[in-house]
Amino acid sequence: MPSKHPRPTEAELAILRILWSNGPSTVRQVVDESEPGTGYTTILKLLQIMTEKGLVTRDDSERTHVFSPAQPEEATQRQLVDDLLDRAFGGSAQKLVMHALAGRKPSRKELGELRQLLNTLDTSSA
Amino acid sequence: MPSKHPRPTEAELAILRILWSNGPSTVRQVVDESEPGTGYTTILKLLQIMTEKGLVTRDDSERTHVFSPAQPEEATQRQLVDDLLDRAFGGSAQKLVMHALAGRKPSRKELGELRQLLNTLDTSSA
DNA sequence: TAGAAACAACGAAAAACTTCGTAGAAGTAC
DNA sequence: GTACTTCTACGAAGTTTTTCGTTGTTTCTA
Repeated sequence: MPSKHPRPTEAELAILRILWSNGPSTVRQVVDESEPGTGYTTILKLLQIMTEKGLVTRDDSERTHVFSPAQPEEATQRQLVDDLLDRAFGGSAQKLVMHALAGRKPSRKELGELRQLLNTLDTSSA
Repeated sequence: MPSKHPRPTEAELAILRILWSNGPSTVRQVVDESEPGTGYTTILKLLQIMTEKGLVTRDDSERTHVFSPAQPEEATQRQLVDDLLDRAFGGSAQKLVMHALAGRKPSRKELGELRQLLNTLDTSSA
């Protein structure tokens, strides 16, 4: 049982997204939220692997097991952003941010929150 | 010869980074910039595959071929950010940006540029 | 020119990731 | 209880990605 949290693969991330948004779920519930046509045993196998990797935890006190994310959504998102930052941006957060904002514009309200964040960072680095 | 530009894999991205920063390069030059211990034929094979995929172009007018990125750095970075946005953030650019900024603080100067960008976005969405 | 060095092509092994079939256990309905 | 459904476990096939050995060719050098 590895104690670290490895980066989730693509299929694993799709499952984590379901668990984050729906909360602890059974295999059946995950299947119902997944891409139509995805086999039951496919999801089950993935969840078994994710349990081994430490990406999810399993409650098997009942016959039908219930799976939960091992990490909160934010921690994994942070990990993925940091990873992309290293792999594609040479660590430049600014460049990444510029691309993200240019691609999908946030709302007025979100822009305000971002401005707030910039202010915080600015004074803290003073 | 597929005309699209598929998402580069991890190993492919590592090579693209070298090409972006060093300019058109031979296999040997890429090997020299790569993780020590990486075999010559490994890089060669990857570059051949990347040529087929359309990720790089090859100048084979000389005996020693020279490879160049098919897309500018920014286009690929944009693509990767958009992809992560969909796969991990449900399309919320704001959340991604918050994580990126919290993880690695940009410099004073970069903060200024970001503020500028926010202003542009704000007025353009008015 | 002969031998050594550098190179591209190719195939295939190795590794990582994804999908699914089968089997058996546990619960449900009659 | 027997038949039917639901579930987990497991192994293996399928796919994609990564690595590398071998081969044949061109270039260099003594």
